[in-house]
Amino acid sequence: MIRIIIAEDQRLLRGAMASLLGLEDDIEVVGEAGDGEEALRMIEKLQPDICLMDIEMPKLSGLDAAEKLKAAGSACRVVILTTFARPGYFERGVKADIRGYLLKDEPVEKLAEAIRRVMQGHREVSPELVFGSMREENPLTPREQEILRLAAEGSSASEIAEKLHLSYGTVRNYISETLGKLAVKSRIEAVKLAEEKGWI
Amino acid sequence: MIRIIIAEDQRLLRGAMASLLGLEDDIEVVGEAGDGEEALRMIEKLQPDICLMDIEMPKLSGLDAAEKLKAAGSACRVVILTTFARPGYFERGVKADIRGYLLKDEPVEKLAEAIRRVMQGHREVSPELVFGSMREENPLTPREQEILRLAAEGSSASEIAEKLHLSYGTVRNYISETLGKLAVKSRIEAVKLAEEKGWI
DNA sequence: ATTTTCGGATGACAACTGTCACCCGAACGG
DNA sequence: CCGTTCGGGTGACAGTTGTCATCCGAAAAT
Repeated sequence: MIRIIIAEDQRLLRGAMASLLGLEDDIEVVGEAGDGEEALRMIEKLQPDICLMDIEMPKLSGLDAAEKLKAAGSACRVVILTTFARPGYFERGVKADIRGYLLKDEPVEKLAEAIRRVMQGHREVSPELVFGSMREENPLTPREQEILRLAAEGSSASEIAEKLHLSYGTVRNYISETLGKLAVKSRIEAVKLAEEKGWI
Repeated sequence: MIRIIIAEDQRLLRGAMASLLGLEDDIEVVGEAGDGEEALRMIEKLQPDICLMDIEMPKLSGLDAAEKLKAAGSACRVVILTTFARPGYFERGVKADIRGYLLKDEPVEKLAEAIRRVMQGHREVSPELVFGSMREENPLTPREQEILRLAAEGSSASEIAEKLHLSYGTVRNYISETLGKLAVKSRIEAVKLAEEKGWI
């Protein structure tokens, strides 16, 4: 019997998956979590074989949770299940030793199958990830990302400078660099693009 | 037997709902669509009693589809099923005569029940919509929305002016007005806020 | 028939943004 | 020890934003 936990904030999807997987006779859904923290608590208590984990969840993202599990040396295998095929996410997941990265665009039938294969020691990845935009690496340095992130929240150059203890001019240089790298003409476009690609 | 169609772009959720609803013995899932256009074609051909419709879908949004159905005088009852409790969406849905507006945050059990109640002539709305942010009306005029939408895509004032056949100065006046109404200090913040609230 | 209202336009000003060329010092690699 | 790279900083310039006061003409309202 494969014991799994489902961490997903959309109750509808979570419930639906739990019901369906529960119908499989080699799989048992032992717990459902609505956010990352709850998932961690549950994994520790119930020691499931696999945790099906969404990324964008309240309190603690699925990737954060996976990283904490790795750090704690948990035996629970994490399978990320998300809408977003963002290369940044995938890469981070790989570093956190996840065993699978599935997209919510996959047909349901594949889900149980993927879980079984992960139990056998395989790694499961949605094909879109393997080919696809995948190899679009993040061209931004950490600093540039940090600055663009603040700009995305609506901070002006001088506000960013203050928050980061940099000079006004330096911040503007970074933004200028960033615009060049992303080949766009304004912060707004840069923010859109970077958010879409998962670069910030 | 209640005949329904599910229009939802996330294959996983679509499949899961179809399987679960199919288990109910008074409900029959007669079709599944992955975008708005497909949903319309299917509804016309299969004449289902109810269409469970996501909003954000490729090609044609669920709201657009609902409006077209209303215009065509279709007998198919539309139930919106979405992540977003945006007042603007809800309002638009009501105008398109939808019979229900459910959030994906609802537990699965409610789904079949809501469908039955809609068949009996009731209207089903997630409680969050009734109270909640609901009463935050869109403070922006159509023109202001149009302009903010373009700004959101990264257009500069002069580009917007060109596209809308307005003068440069007028566009800036509109944006200034908008910033005032939304009580923010820059386009970026305005865009974030307006998108979040569903005002553009 | 005269106000209001409203969409649109101007012009001017201050502040902010984006670009560029160039400077500085610390940290390597040779 | 020297050169290069790299994070950070300056200053200057042109262009874009955001703000205001003000203006015009066409609908509505009274």
